[in-house]
Amino acid sequence: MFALTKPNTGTPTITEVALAAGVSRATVSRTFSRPELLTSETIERVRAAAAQLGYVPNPVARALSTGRAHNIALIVPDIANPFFPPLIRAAQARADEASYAVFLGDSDEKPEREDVLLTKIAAQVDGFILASPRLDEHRIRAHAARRPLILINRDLEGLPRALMDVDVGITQAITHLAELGHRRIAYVSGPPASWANQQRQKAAVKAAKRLGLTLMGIAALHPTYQSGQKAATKLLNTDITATIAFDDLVAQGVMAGLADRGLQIPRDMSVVGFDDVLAARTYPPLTTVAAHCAELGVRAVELLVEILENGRNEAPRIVIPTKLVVRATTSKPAKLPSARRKSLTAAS
Amino acid sequence: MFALTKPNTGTPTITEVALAAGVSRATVSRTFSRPELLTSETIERVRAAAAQLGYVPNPVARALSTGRAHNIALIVPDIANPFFPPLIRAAQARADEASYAVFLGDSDEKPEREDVLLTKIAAQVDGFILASPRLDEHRIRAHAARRPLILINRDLEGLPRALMDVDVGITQAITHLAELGHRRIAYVSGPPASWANQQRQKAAVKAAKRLGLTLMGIAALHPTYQSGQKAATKLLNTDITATIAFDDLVAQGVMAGLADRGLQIPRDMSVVGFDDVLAARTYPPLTTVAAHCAELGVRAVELLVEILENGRNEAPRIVIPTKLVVRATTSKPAKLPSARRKSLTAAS
DNA sequence: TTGTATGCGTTATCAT
DNA sequence: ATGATAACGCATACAA
Repeated sequence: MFALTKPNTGTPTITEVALAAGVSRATVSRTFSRPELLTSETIERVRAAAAQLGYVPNPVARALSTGRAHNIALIVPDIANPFFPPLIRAAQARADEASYAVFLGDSDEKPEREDVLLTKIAAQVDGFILASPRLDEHRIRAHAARRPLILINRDLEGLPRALMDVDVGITQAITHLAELGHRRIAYVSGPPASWANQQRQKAAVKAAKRLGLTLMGIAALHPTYQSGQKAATKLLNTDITATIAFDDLVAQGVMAGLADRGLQIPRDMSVVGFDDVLAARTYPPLTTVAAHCAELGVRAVELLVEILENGRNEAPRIVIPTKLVVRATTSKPAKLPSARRKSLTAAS
Repeated sequence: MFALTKPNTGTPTITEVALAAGVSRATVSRTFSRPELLTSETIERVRAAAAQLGYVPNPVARALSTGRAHNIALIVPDIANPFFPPLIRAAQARADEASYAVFLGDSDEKPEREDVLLTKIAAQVDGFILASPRLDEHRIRAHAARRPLILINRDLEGLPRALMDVDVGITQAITHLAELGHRRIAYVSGPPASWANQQRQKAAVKAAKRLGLTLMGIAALHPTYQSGQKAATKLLNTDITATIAFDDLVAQGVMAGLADRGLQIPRDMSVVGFDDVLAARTYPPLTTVAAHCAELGVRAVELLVEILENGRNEAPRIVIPTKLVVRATTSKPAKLPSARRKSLTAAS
């Protein structure tokens, strides 16, 4: 008996199955990759032997041989931002259905780290899904040149992408507010460099203009609860009666900031969020523009898989509509907003 | 000139670098894996050639050769449960520092899917981190027998694990309530089969007993907002004055359910959450037991990396203490809780 | 339909 | 300190 060159890890290989089934290694390989080339008889025999030994094709060896790892990478700026978990979850589930495992990368809102992550993971995946609001366009294109890459919420010509159609929802929201009688509205913005923010702001401006409303912009640099709280203070000494926030998180912060000053929502200020990721769980439940982020993730995966399996070479641009969901944070404006608010802030 | 057997993918390989640098492939390999064996001179020359060509060692080939993929898997029951995003985020960041890429698996709260995921990813990772409250113990052990596996919030003898020490925090919470004057408390439980829930319930019972308080159990089968809302109705016709919920999400649901019936928090009912994942963002801000879930993730990764790199063979049991964070949902109980509450529910 | 032989890109063993 | 060469486990072109 001769010593093995490398200590066997315990995982059975194709060779042992071949031996057990009395066929060649190629036949075992075909049983799992191209069974249509084989007799159902031999397939069965090999399958049996494999099951017996607990054999499973080694994806690493397979990847080296074929150049396809059957993995995909999903890169997001911040897992903890409530917008992403539903997206990640849905994307992961869809990838799983298509037999792809997913690498998760959190770029930590630092675009340069995305770069590192991407190149490091690149060799192990067949393609990327990138939700990066701010990474340099030419860097993205450089990555896309190496592997198929799907963009989420970023509209770069020539690259396949899944986008939210912000327009519909924002227009509905502003129309809703206008119908309630609001004339002066604030948009509490997110990160200025973010595509999503630009879209939302643009849509809000357009809709407000068309309806003859005044729209005031308030900056909340980071899309966080704290930013929303801070932004709330800027709303205080104005005659604004309704606020649209960059996202639900910011809206939640605005609500808290307002409540801290003794304002009641929606009596003293109507608030509209965006995304519908935590809107149903705020109190009062937040009126918001639903973004269907789960579907965004699913479609991105489908796009990628389609490209990988059928080698499509176009750059589809999938647009998923948004939709206003009216809950309990919007109502008619109070009669004398400015007077009331001044007394309140004086008291605080 | 001869045709290449396979169309070159464009990624330079070790051979081309060797050629360019005028050394053997082995030397190139050593430059990136064991540079201490080489002259700084040759290292430099190889590095230059590699940079020139844009060469990066192929992790797949490396994995096949060494049997180590430098990947880890992180399996959670539900990415969208707010407990996990901070944990995932922190774990990913820590793994990244140690040069490990992470596969993310969402078992969708269905233990049998965890199994599929695990075996499918197994060959591509050096180890697992498993946050699975309900997967069969012997299945877990079977997986652990193949690869290093770290458990999160699950206390299985002989396996390395990172746990929350629920006791401290729960005891603090109940003591806090007792000091405020509460005598009758409810524990709104999570999934009965979940280790975390069992720990929390047990700790609550123990602490209540010691302080001579009455503790009533109310079941919220799923750890969701909706379950909390439903559970709130069961609190209505009781003389309970304070509630501890399985987690923040359930607590948030309880708060909403109570508020819907016109109860004010904390005046009419004190509420305590668990995890501190969204407690700071509720309104009013939720008193909760902070679980430091980010640290849980970090420590799990460190445990795994330690085992992978230094081949430790023990099964450390890391315990991370919890701590009460008092915010605004707890106060002294009202004088006549039962009477007031009856009139309110009658009105609703 | 099945077997043989070779390559995928790297590391590891054994020389030199 | 460096080079030649055999694995690693699988897929595939070519033969039969």
